[in-house]
Amino acid sequence: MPHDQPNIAETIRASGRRLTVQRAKILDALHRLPGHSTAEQIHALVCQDEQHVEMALSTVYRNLDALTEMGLITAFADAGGVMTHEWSASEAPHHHLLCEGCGHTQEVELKSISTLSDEVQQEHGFAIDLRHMAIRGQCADCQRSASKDEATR
Amino acid sequence: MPHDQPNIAETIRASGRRLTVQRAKILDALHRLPGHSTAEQIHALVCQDEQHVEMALSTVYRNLDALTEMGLITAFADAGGVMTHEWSASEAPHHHLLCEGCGHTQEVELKSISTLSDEVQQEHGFAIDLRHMAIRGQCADCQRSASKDEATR
DNA sequence: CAGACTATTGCTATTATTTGCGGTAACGGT
DNA sequence: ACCGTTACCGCAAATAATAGCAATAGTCTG
Repeated sequence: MPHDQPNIAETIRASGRRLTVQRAKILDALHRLPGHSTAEQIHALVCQDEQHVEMALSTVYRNLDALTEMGLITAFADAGGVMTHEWSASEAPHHHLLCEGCGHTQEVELKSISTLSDEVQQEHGFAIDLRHMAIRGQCADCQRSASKDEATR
Repeated sequence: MPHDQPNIAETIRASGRRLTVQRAKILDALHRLPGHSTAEQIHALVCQDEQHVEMALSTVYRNLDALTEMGLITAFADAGGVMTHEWSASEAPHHHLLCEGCGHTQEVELKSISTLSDEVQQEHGFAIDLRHMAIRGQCADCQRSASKDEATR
């Protein structure tokens, strides 16, 4: 059932942009794809669709940028540095913990982010973009194997 | 006066790596370049040096990776997404505020980072890599012009 | 100091993403 | 329904960064 939320179309138009066939297809793909997806994955899904619309990859990239700018979707680089995107209207605000050891991404809600955000705003007049906040480090498993490595050597 | 801290050479060797001519040149370049620099800038500086050593750009990238892994230098993506590097033994720990509006990078010290770090460690067993912590958002100026834009439209 | 072991280099090819450009088609007004 | 404006598209070329491979050169041992 191809039924569009009318508010999305309006949001797009309100920003002086146009709702093109390609943009709609990309939105639809993002809607259906679970979790984070790359430009390539979205492109693949759109192309192998029933009425395949044959779309340039650059169009996907440009649209992901535009949709991110509008705040409809969220983007961040995964542990390998590849950009991934997700539908942002989805439920609770969450942040991403990216393990640089194993590449795993974990979604969590962090209370102290707001403390940090307040400090940065008050001390430096800087507004953190909380939606795009990805935190890099080491997950529990990788911390263990890292310290074991050290001992072994 | 080309005099090397001996401890750096040892640090490199201790990690099972070798102190090659190229690596030394790159370290020297990082040493001399002020603030954050890109692989390209480092490469340029090394090449146009007196005794120019002609080095492949890929060598610079690989070495920056290696040095980062050893903790001798710090890497993060600037507002345009280009990786930049800086000598990390330099004084106080600091974090980076990247404005997505104007691209400006600001270095600050943040007290509440440790609160965040503790929460993440305790709740999720995840160790934040504080050295690589770059925070994206909007600087004071760009917040102002953003809200003005909205009003104008 | 010679010899072996292997990390590292330069080269080239590949991946991920961006950009410039001429043509196309949304959308708002008539 | 028709028109004009201009955002957007597809294509092809540019950029930033990574990976594979054979040749080279640090480093450690005897």
